[in-house]
Amino acid sequence: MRAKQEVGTRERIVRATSRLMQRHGYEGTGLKDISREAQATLGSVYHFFPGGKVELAVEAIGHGDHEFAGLLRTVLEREDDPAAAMTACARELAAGMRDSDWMDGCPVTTAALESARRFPPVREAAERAFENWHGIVRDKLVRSGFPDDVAGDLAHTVVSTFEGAEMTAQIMRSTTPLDVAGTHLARLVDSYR
Amino acid sequence: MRAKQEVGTRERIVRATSRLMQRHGYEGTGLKDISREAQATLGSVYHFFPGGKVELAVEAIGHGDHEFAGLLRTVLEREDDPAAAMTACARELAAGMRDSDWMDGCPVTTAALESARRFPPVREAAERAFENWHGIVRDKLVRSGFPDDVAGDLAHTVVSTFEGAEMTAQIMRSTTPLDVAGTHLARLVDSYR
DNA sequence: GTCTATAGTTTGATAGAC
DNA sequence: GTCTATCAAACTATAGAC
Repeated sequence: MRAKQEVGTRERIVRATSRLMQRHGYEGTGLKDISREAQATLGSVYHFFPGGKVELAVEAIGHGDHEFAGLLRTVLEREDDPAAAMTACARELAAGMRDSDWMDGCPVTTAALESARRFPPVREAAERAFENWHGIVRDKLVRSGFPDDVAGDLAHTVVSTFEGAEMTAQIMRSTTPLDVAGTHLARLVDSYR
Repeated sequence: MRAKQEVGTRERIVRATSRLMQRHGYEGTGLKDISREAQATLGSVYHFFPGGKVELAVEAIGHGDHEFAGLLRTVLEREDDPAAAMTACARELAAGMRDSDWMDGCPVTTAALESARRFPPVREAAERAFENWHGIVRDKLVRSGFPDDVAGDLAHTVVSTFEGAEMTAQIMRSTTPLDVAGTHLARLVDSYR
């Protein structure tokens, strides 16, 4: 049985890229920073990612996508009531935000926003992430009995609002935007019952 | 009477910085890009902004703050009904987004997110912007008859949701997130009447 | 697969003539 | 106030030994 901490070089590089770009964005993250943080040499980085920084960013965004999707799924399935699930999600995001001392916001947007124009593959990776999260929320609402179109629209606003509230919380260094967003999303969902 | 297009060098530099950082972020915007876009020399840039890039970013975020606040105020005062004002805002943001071919999102967040940690003055400038926008929305709701605490909370979610929806729209290259957000915010506001 | 060395460019910032 | 020239450092990317 293998210790689960033991991860390969490639995986360490992806994780380091994801975390660094989450905090400093695409342009603010250097390949040397990545290789140092991942405890790998620059040669190894280019060995695994011959496409260079863009390829790395795409992979890192995919990693952030998966990470956030996991959190979303866990919390949504823990709460049976969809409105309660909204406040639970907000509470979870607020905790992560505060615990990292407002360092770790959305693992996708910080890097994606600034490079969406210049590097189309990066934007496309971010788009896949948003679609993934939207689908997870929509499915939860459909399983809770909402009609497909209502669930789809609500899921859009849920994702947008959590994204915006997390960003606002990060800038303001306060969980208030997330707390309030959770309450309001629960109320909005309830209003369609 | 002076032609209104005629702006001084300092103002041209601020505007160029704001636009470029809106699109490419803080690290993605070079001082040479700025001086070229502003049709000013590098010497002039440092003449007006001896504090260098950080001072420029703070000024540019203040400019974006003022710009977005103006749009917000205009649209909110045009619509008497607060719920209708929400959908009108969303429509306005969606139009700006589509017309720029998804280049120009929020003039503050793209630059602020990636540099909030490294350069505290940049984060503080972004915080002032968010507080300013929050106050504008809250005042509109208070004038519409909502109690102070309800209006304050709603204003938080309105700002968060518009921010998140604009970001999502930019990544997805679709106005749907903004359209849906407008509808839902109107419904949420109405639910407190 | 890992490592070092380095090429070639660009970056933020400064100096000093005009 | 404007301009050119330039510095030192950092960047992405590559080459080639092991």
